Amino acid sequence: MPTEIKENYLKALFHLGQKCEKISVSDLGKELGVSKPTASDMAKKLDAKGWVHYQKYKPLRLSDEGKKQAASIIRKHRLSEMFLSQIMGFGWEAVHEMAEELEHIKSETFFDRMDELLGFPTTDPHGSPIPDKQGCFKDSNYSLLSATSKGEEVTIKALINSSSEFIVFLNNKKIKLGTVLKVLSKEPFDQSILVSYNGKKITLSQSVCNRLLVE
Amino acid sequence: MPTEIKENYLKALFHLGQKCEKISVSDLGKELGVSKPTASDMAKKLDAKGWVHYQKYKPLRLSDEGKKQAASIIRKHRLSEMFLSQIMGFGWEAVHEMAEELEHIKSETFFDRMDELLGFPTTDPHGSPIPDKQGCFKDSNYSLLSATSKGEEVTIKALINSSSEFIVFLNNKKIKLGTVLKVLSKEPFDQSILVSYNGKKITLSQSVCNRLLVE
DNA sequence: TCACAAAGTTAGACATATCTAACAAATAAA
DNA sequence: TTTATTTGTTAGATATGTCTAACTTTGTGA
Ligand SMILES: [Mn+2]
Ligand SMILES: [Mn+2]
Ligand SMILES: [Mn+2]
Ligand SMILES: [Mn+2]
Repeated sequence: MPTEIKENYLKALFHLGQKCEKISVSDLGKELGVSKPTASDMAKKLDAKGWVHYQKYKPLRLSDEGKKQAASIIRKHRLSEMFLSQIMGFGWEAVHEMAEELEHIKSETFFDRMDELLGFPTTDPHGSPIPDKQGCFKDSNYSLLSATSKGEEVTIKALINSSSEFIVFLNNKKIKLGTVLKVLSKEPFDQSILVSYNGKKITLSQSVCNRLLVE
Repeated sequence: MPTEIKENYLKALFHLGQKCEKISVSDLGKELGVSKPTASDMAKKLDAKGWVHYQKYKPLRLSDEGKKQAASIIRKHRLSEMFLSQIMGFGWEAVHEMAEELEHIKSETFFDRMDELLGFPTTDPHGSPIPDKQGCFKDSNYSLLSATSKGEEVTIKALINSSSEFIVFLNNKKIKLGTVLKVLSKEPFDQSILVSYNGKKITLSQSVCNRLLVE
């Protein structure tokens, strides 16, 4: 079983692997706020444990066992977020940080009970899928708001980034999962998008549109 | 803020200090399953942090700050136990082990919310008091079942030891907090006690009577 | 193709938490 | 009051996770 620190590395590797096929040591270091030698050393240790395929100067790759470990941690993370939100009444902007800690609890029954009390949810409060106990993700094919064209009407389904700063921004704009947006126009200069919803009409910057998944 | 490991030492020191005024390095080691040099070294480190008063060859003593830290961890532990039992539906024999992990969660709001959802409880599922946020324990003056005399009628108020093995024993005997026992007789040879409750009549060994607090 | 910047690795150090073996102090027994 | 036992400390080692400084590869741009 990985230590808490190794769990964070495995999770980071999994997330980086989603964004981009080739995971660099530098990116891993950046993601976790550690130096390159630290990330490199850890990659070797994870290889020794059989969770990573490490070769000098080559991109990092999670092994199948590593992916399973990562999925288990992500499952705990997302169940925790759902539990904090649905059972304990925390706002969706507050749950990620607490889940960063709860995901490391070893007790399996603790999370099994959460799952049960929540009625076996399939997504977390930010719309991300909760993998099953075997580590399988049911991948939804949502697209980025930034990839939609003028005239489309889309529903917000998930967030790419669950930082509380971003969610507080959405709260201020009264945007949540399920909000239906009409794309009125797209500014060619900075890729910002003018949308209407709930009778409001506002401009969303590219940085915002790149963080919203819609259908 | 103490590391998770130091938190366990502080909690152990607090508990040992309740049982007995003089805390020895050996007892600390035994409590945590570490060697004497390890316990001794850690005592020095805790002294350096201002949480313990350490003097060579003298009994260990928690400082006021150390007591406050310990109380905070015990508060988190007992709130967790109450939450696991009342909100998540776990049996009182299962909660201690999970609380050993949950007590190290840093987020204060997590525990504040537990407290609120539970209606600000004052005891945990084993009858032990939950200290307030200032670290004050409201000490109840219960006595050991082993200290009662023939003919007395007492109510079970708390357990000295919350190991799941002991609680499973109590479950099998249908003994819980609130159960009223009548002390029928005391065996002088082995200090076992014959009690009656709920129409049953059984003998409780000294080891059991030393673990039950009654009023 | 060669030079240079970016990315990655090695070397050496430090902090934390642990151990065993050996020694010293305190306490209990003779 | 010696001796013996228990208790506690030192010394030296190991494992984990981190750093900076220096060096080596890799890949790009001239
Ligand atoms: Mn999250
Ligand atoms: Mn984490
Ligand atoms: Mn407990
Ligand atoms: Mn603990």
